[in-house]
Amino acid sequence: MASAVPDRTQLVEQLRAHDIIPTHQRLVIAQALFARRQHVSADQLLGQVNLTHAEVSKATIYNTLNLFEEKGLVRRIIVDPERIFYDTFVDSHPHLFDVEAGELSDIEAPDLRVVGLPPLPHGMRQEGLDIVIRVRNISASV
Amino acid sequence: MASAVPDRTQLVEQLRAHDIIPTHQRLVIAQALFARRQHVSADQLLGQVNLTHAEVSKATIYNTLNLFEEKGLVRRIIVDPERIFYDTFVDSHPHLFDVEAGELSDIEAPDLRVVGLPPLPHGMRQEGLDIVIRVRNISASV
DNA sequence: TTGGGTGCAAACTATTTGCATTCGA
DNA sequence: TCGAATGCAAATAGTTTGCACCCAA
Repeated sequence: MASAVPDRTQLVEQLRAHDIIPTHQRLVIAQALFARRQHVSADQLLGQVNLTHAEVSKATIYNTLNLFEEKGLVRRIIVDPERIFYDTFVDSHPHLFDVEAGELSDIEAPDLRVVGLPPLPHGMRQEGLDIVIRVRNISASV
Repeated sequence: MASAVPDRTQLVEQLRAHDIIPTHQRLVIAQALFARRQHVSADQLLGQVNLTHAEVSKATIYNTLNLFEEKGLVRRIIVDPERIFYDTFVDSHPHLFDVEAGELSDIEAPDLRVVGLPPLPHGMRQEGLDIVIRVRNISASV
């Protein structure tokens, strides 16, 4: 069950399984993105991808993240007005957002339940349920 | 208990109570903002304020909303990557976000409870708990 | 050969900021 | 009078887009 870092072949399969043509750049991006379970912004991912030498342009990062999101490979998390985070774990789960550091992380809550939500208005389909705890370091400046 | 539209005198008091010097522009903004319980973006509010004739500049809208937020008069809601919403009702409560229309609204859920959240990491203070249901109109384009 | 994919730069949008002007106590 | 508030325009940052080029089927 330990999800090891996927190799190139697995990534190719994964992209194909989601109707995405596996190009070189997309594989490089996927490799950095799915190296571990993480929450990254486009800019952070760009840095990870081009760590050693520039291989992918900024526009392609954005295009690819949008494509991956559309195809269900990653999930957008909107918590910071300055940037969009992409979560490599797409199942719905609660998040912790450090407003000071601008860092997003998971909350381990296997037994989480939300009780008392009314039914959706007619004609509406639920796309997601976001639960975010905003925190601040106590020792941090006021 | 019915919260009527506050008049100018009440608004002056309210601003003063929050350590805000009541200037003309701030009162005009507060008047539009607190005319009803609502969720507005800076741009929408600018439109409401300057409905009849331009009285307040865009920069002042932003400055004032930031000030109001700092002083606890309104609450920022981050759900849309394109804009920040300001909620005139500052108590924590769940929201419904129509991703298609970009509209934010309240969810009536007086008995809402979230069960199973683990304790916060050490040194962290909770700033807020955001619960947002993202919905899409079924009849809307796929 | 040909339709995507990619890269670059320019465009765009929401928001912030610097600075000169004006207002209000 | 004097500090704070305002307005304008420029700056900023994240994201998107137009278009020429390139590659793989």
